[in-house]
Amino acid sequence: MKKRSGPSAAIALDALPGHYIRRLQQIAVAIYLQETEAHGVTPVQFAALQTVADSPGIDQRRLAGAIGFDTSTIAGVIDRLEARGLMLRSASPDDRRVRLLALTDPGRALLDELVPDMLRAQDLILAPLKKAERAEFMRMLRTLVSANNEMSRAPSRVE
Amino acid sequence: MKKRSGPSAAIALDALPGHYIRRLQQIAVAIYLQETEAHGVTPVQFAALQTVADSPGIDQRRLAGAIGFDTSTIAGVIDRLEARGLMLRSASPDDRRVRLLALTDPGRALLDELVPDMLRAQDLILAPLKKAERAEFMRMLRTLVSANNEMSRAPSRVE
DNA sequence: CACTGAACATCAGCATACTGACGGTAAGTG
DNA sequence: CACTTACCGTCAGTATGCTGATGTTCAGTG
Repeated sequence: MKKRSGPSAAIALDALPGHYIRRLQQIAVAIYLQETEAHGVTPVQFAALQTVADSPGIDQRRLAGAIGFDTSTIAGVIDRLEARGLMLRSASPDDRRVRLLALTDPGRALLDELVPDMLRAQDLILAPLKKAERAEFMRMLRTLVSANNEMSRAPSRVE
Repeated sequence: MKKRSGPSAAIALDALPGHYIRRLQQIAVAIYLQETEAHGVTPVQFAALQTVADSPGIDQRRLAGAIGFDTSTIAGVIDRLEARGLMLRSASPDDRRVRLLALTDPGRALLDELVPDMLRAQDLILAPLKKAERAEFMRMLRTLVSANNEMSRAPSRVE
C-alpha cells in the first residue's frame, strides 16, 4: 500500500477523511454565502438567529450547547448581531450571571427572508448525490457527529 | 412537522447538511489535535508540510491549489512553519515573483513522527461507521467535493 | 452568615478562512 | 522597446474557533 517503506513516504491527502471534511466545509460555507449573499448573515449567525427564534429567552450557555458553539466564541457572534439590531441581550431577573437572548422584530423579519435562500443552499450542497444517497449521507453524518460528539470542546447539548 | 405555518417557523438544524458538516469538521479537528498533541502541528500545517515533502520546490500558488487553501491564508501558515524552522522559503531563480518551498531536516523529521499519529486520528474519525460504510462515506465525500470544487474561493488544482 | 466551589460570560492570544486591494514582476502586444 | 495585462505574494479588515485565565455571581456547607 505504501509507496516507500522508509520515512517521508508520500501520503495522499485524498485518502484522508479529515482533508475532505475540511474541503466540504469550505464548500458548504461558500454555497451558503453565495445563496444568501443579499442578507449578510454568516452560517454561524444564522444558526444563532434560528435557535433564538425557536427558543426565545434562551441563555448564551444553552444557545452554545444547542449548536455546538464554544462559549468563548459566541460572545462575539452575539455582539455583532446585537450591533446590527437583530438580537437583544438582557439580564436574567433570576440569575444575574445569565444573559437572556431574544430576537428583535427586524431580526425575525431578516430570518424569514433568509430561510428560503438558506434551504436552497442546503439542497445545492447535496445536489451532486443521487436522491437515495443524500439520505444515506445524512444518516452517516449524524452517526459520526453523535458518536464523536464529546470529542469537541463544544459538544451539542439538547438540554 | 412545522410548529407553525406562518413566518419564523422552527427549522430543525438537524435537517441541515451544513450544520452537520460544520460539526463534523469541528470534531475531526479535535480528534486530530488530541492524537497529535505532542507535536503542536495544526491540520492545515500538516497538509502544507506533507505536500511540500511530496513536491519539494513547489511554489506557494501550487501548494495552495494542491490543498484547497486560499493564497491569502497560506502566507501566515508558512510564516509560522518557517519561524519554527520546519520549512524554507527561497526566491525562484526563474521568476522573481515566485517563492519556492522546501522542508528542512527538522521539518522532515517532525513529519515522520507525526504521520502515524495523524493516521490514527483519521481512523478514529470514521470509527463509528461500519467498515463497508466508511468506503461509501469517503466515496460520497469525494463526489461532493469534486462536483462542487469550483464553488469555493480556493478550488483544488491538481496542476 | 462567612466560606468554598461551581457556573456564566468574557477576554487575551493564537490560527484558520474569506474579501478586496496593492506592489512587484513577467509576458504578450503592437 | 513601450504598454497593457495577467500573475504571485502580501496585507488590512472581518469572522469564526480553540486554550486558558479572569471577574462576577450563585449555591452548598458549616
